[in-house]
Amino acid sequence: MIDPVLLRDRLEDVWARLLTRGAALDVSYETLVDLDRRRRQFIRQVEEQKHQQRLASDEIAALKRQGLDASHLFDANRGRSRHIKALEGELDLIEQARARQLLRIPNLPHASVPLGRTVEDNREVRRHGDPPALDFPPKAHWDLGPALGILDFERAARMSGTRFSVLMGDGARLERALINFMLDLHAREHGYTEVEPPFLVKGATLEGTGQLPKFEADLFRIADWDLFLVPTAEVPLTNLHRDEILDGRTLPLRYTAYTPCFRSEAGSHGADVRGLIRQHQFDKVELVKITAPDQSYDELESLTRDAERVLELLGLPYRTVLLCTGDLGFASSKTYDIEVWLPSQRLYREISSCSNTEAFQARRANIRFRRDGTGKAEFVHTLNGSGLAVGRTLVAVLENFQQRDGSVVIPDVLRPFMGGREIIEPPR
RNA sequence: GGAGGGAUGGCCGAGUGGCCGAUGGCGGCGGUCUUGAAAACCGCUGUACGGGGAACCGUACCGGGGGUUCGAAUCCCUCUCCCUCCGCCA
Repeated sequence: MIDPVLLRDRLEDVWARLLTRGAALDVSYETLVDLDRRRRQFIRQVEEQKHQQRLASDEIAALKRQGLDASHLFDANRGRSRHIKALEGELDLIEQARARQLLRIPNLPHASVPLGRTVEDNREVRRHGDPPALDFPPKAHWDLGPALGILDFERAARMSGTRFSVLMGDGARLERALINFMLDLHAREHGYTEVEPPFLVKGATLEGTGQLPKFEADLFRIADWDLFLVPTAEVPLTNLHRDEILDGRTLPLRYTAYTPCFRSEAGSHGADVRGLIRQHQFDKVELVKITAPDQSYDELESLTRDAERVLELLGLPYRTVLLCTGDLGFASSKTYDIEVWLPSQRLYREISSCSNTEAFQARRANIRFRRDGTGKAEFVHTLNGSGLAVGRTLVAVLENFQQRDGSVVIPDVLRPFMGGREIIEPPR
């Protein structure tokens, strides 16, 4: 949520910056101005009436203490109570409308974010590693995997429908190896605390990170419960400190977690229908940081580097892209996407998205801190990034390390997690 | 799923209808004393919203919501969470 005070005092500036995102805002400028005006008007009325009511009550109490009759004052105050109740009813409607609007306004892009409308306007900031020089036509993972007997889409579809998959044998083990490799790297070398959070969370939790109320259609909801399957570990990790006031001396907090992620992929019909790229369920290792405002952009750089390091150690070629205003996610002020090379598609494909949401999520989830443990409580900044999307990493490993005979060389750093194995070969 | 107990300020803990935003203690801040520190003593010590240039004033907040009442931390209903016991269960 954007700072409501900023929204009121500098609405024109804020609005102009929001429009650089390109997407149509489902909130109108005039409505916001009107709601704010009426809200203040009603607050003034209610408070004035309550003040009068309190004066009358004090008078009654004073008379009673003297043993005098005060019943002649009852009627006036009873009428006042009814009036207050009516005013409060109206004020409540206004407050609700205002809250609905505020929750649907996206975050403000940071000044360093390039202006633009589409992916074409994103800015490549670095590139690492060269695409492998294969002397044969590379196969797509959806051919490689099933041929190796480690990936099965047909059986998954029979059980669960489209956009699900089964990993078997070395495939399942490779997925687990990737998860353990990433978690160990971030927890032991990059200073993140490993967390295993709930995979189901309440609606209010998703509101804290910005998935609700606007993007309910992207989520899986548990029937008859106010519970949703997590679309990313960003949600439980960021909400870990919901409604807390943290000691500033403990910041930044760094968390990493492996979770399965569940997304309905509503509105993506026809996109990436084959393979592991876009599934209803996928594994991800997530990175989340909670920082003081003045350090959050430095922490975004290092978080992005932490995610890139996974690809470097695996030996996978990638590039890092700074998203333009038009490509920015709802909650983000600034985002780097990391894209891994996929030989079969001859292009770089998103494998991580690292964002600074500044105080946008902190305000929604009410996460604050006190500098030096004292003074006034301020909102923290929250950051998140994939470190990495495991399914897509598996795809990149299969495709980049495939050989002419359809076997796949296991990257060095994964071998300890694969019982020393060096290669995955097709069954004879 | 059933029965019972609980939720009060940064923390602990009083308060069962009216000078209660809430006694007291701890912690924190300032001061006296001291070469310095501790102890002791004194004072201060929440947040949000509204009004105002400001000093300041007002309103709300005792887990959430609703109700009773002229008036609710206090009475009633309801929800959430925590604890104890029973049942079930990996």
